[in-house]
Amino acid sequence: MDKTTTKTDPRVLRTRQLLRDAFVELLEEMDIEKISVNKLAERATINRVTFYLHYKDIPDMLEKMADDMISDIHLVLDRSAIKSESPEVINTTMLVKLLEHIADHSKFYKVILASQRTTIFTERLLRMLTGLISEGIDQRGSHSYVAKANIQKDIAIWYSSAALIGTIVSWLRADLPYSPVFLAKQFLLLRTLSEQKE
Amino acid sequence: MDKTTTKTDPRVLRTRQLLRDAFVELLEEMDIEKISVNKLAERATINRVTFYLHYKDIPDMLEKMADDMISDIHLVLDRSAIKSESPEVINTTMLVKLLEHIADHSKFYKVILASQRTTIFTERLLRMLTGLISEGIDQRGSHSYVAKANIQKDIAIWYSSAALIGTIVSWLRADLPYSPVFLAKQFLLLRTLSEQKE
DNA sequence: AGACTAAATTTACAACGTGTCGTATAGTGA
DNA sequence: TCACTATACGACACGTTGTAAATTTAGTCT
Repeated sequence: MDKTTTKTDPRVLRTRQLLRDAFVELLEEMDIEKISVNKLAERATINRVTFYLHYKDIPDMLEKMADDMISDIHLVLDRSAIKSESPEVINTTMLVKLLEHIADHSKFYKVILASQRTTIFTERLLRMLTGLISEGIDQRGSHSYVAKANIQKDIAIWYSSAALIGTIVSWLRADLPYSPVFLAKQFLLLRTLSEQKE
Repeated sequence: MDKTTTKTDPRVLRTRQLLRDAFVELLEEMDIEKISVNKLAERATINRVTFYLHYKDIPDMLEKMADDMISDIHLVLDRSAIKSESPEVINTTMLVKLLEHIADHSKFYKVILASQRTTIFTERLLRMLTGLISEGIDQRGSHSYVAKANIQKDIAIWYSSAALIGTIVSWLRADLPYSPVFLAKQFLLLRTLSEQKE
């Protein structure tokens, strides 16, 4: 009768869902540090004390939400990763699946990934660098040269992953002006260029 | 007599410096959302009320600190950008100056740029992607191919700037394992590869 | 169905953080 | 020296936090 499936009380699922939805709503309306357990509970139409039955505090709730996010993404990705195709096909498939998943839940991801503080500092630097890089590209035009790469592996990894996630955040902030498939293709163009290793 | 220079009361400079130092200290010890005006004032050895004479609240203080950070960086960069050399030389010079500046104030930058919440989500995603990319590089080995690039300019900008700042954050978190000059060279190798434009 | 169990509510409390008062003190600049 | 102003101090009303009961409500199991 009882499989390994639903052991969890529907009430806790309901409460957590209400809390998460309320959190996303509030994060759309105000900065994160203005969100109190009070407001959260009120918006979620649950009692404030109930919050503490589920989470230690708001940072703890974020932690759990992040865990769930990663779990969800793994669910989306892992299935397709099993069949052994060529690395390029796998990468493309996974990337497309990731971007489509994000696009499908763009309200959540936009508000969660793009929310402020202390992203301010990173944010500011990013804005400045965006300007400089933009100028650089304008000046250089299409005269870029392809160098013989001699690049540290860890640096390449830092570089690629930061580029990937940062681009996704910009894509979300711009309200998804490109399709997941198109963006994935662009990524692979950019990424294969940078993936030389020592 | 009075030039355009120091018009500001040394007391306010002192107070603000105390506050900023205290903030960096506290951010080393605890998460940002645990930093209260109380603790800040106590650590800065100023009266709590004095804080409100300078800043509206803690987010406002962060805002101002970010402004100052950008100003400082502009001071470091702009001088060298004036003389009209080739784009490559300018880029290299500026990048090295930027990285050296960050390395010189690495305690500040590390604590400010690398501090948590709600970076958690971005953080988690980044960690996951780092793993995936790392695997990808391992599998592919040195068989990367250089594609004829046909890449949207805005995507390339998103990509490059996110990569740049993300790499700097990783570099800081790893406690500066490479010299600024070396890292700058690696950047330029990676960056010129990605700067194809449509 | 009814008994058992777990979650959510309600009320209350003490501790702390916030933002803003006057007013007193002490450092600054001419 | 003197006017000016930043800082210190004590105090206030108010919201938030985290916890502890006792109680009600809803789900589970047979």
